[in-house]
Amino acid sequence: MIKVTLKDGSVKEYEAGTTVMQVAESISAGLARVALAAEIDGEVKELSTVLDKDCSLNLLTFDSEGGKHAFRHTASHVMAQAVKRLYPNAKLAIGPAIDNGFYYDFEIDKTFTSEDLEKIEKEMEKIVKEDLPLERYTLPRAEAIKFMEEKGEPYKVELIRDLPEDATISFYKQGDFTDLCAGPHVPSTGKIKAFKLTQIAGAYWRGNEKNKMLQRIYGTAFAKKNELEEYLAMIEEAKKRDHNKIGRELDYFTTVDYIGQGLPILMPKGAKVIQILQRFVEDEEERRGYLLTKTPFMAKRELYKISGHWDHYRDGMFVMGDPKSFEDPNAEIFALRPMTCPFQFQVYLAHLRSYRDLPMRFNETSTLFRNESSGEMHGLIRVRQFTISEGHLACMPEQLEEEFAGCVNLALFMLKAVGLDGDVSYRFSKWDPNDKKKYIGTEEQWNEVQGRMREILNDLKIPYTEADGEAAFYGPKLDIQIKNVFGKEDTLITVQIDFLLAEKYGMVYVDRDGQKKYPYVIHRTSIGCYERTLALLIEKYAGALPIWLAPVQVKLLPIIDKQHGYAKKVCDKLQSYGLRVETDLRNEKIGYKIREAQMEKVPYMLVIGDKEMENGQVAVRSRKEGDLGPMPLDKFIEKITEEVRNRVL
RNA sequence: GCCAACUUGGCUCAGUCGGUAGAGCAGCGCAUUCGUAAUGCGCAGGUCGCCGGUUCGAAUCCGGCAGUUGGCUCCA
Repeated sequence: MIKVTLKDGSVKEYEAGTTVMQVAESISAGLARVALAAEIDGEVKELSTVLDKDCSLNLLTFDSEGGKHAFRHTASHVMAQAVKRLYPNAKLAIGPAIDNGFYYDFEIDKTFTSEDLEKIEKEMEKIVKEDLPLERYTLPRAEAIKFMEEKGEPYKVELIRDLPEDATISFYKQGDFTDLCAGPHVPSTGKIKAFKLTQIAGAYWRGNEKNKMLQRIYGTAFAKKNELEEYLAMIEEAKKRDHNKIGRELDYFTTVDYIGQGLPILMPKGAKVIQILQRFVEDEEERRGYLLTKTPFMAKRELYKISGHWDHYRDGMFVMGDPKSFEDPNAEIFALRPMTCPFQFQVYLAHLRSYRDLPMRFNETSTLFRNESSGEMHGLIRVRQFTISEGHLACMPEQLEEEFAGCVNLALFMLKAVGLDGDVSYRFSKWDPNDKKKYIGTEEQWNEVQGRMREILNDLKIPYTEADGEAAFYGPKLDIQIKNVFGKEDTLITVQIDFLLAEKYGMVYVDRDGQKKYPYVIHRTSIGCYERTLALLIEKYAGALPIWLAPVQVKLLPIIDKQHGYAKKVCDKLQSYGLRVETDLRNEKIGYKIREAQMEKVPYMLVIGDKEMENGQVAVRSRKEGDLGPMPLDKFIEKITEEVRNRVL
């Protein structure tokens, strides 16, 4: 007999050799029906797993991450089986479960179309109906390779060859289809009742652009039909908030073909929001001891050579002049700046610094130029010219923690002010010890500074995840990540510790002992790039920006032209309080004016008719709450200025 | 850069088998002076993204380029 400890802590005894499924059945038929996989001593396994020793057991349904994962992973096998039935010469690559679904990569000489997806879905439905059991078995390495060679699956052969010598090589068979796979899977294809293939995309084999591009089919799957429908509806809703669509509709920005890709035009409304944010950021930074700088937008290549940027990132820079002269060491070559660091370092270098000067904090509203590849541009999120709330701090080792914490706190303050604090995640971006060429500095240096950064992050109690290979070439980063409406993640804010560039640029301070020493440099942004931040704010609020950021805060709507004089007085008074006001003097009905103001997402509409004119009132309509009725103008001013002051979201 | 889809008046979109472009909204004019999400009538507006090819004839078919979108790769 073996002892099985269940999730609720209860311990049950079973014969050795009992399967997980039998345990589930012994608990309840209902549980056995919805169980998809099981966590055995912390490892996710399938329900057919035989229990032969004491263990802890947690049965997983679709509501758990492990359950979802097994379910969607099985859905990807069902899709691959359908593709193989319809297109036998398709070669299988990989097909994992991902965040909201699954994909499978194929090599095939035809191009998949949306009609093909429908056909594949139909075939998948058949496979689900056939309710094929998934059977796991293992093969020794040589046999596994032979098996996949005979099947004509070169990608699978490559995957097996790359497995460690002692790896267990497992296969899953469902009817006429067998795939190399570590599992786990749900018991049979009949479980996958609600699924949808969502898109076709190209993807490089093993994520390397030097490899062949395969065709990837994305899909999603749910335990219930209505959950799938809800999910698809949610995706559609999210797309309606796409900043690229409403940002243009609401006149925040536009693009012009002959200006070029990744070079958006900020319209008056977009420019206004960015101006408000910039002033807010610069004022707050000044309060926190930052010194504002303004440095040139371009420099001779020598400046970038010192840092290593010229060698690391020349392809991504806009270098001016004849490319043939770039290799001529005597030519004078200028390049637009892709980052601010070496420019702002010159401010530090202008004087010999003492330990008494440190920490020094420099900020700059800095416009940068990066020659992003053509496929990378996206609305305002990824562009070729952007303006970042940039800053660099120089400090002594014993000041590092406090200064880093200060930067993080400033970033969190900004996020809270714009209401994005609940939408971000934190990533501790480290170097890739297996790809040292990409970085400068030694392994010892990296280990030391990453160790310090981890301590600081832990002290700050930031819930971060760690990522190898995401560091800057000169140091580790805390990246504050955010997802756009398509679920794609981007870095909004970053705080980086740099222990290498000070030395390259000869930045020193004279310490108490009279010795010249290199300071730590923190590269940081407080609210990120204004264009990107604006984009995410538009998506977060579906265009209805918080009142303190709204480009137009109040719209005055006189009912007939008799009230235009009073409207002008109201407008002047509101503007004298620093409020952003527009007046709609057109000869249109009030319902029409309200509809337009509402669609423009103006926070407050003030309807002005005879009654208001006579009583010194305004009839207030909120974009959120609708008609609030008339109130004295002074009372409205009190209300709105307080909301602006408190940055009500 | 790679894979794919898309590009028709300011915007959203129609446009069958290739026969020479149509609607709604916006704009302009006139009438209407109106109380919380669209007043009526009229007018104007397009070498169908650009370049080339096939054809008697191209928005429609083919090729190239540009831009937009999703994905991959990249992101100092």
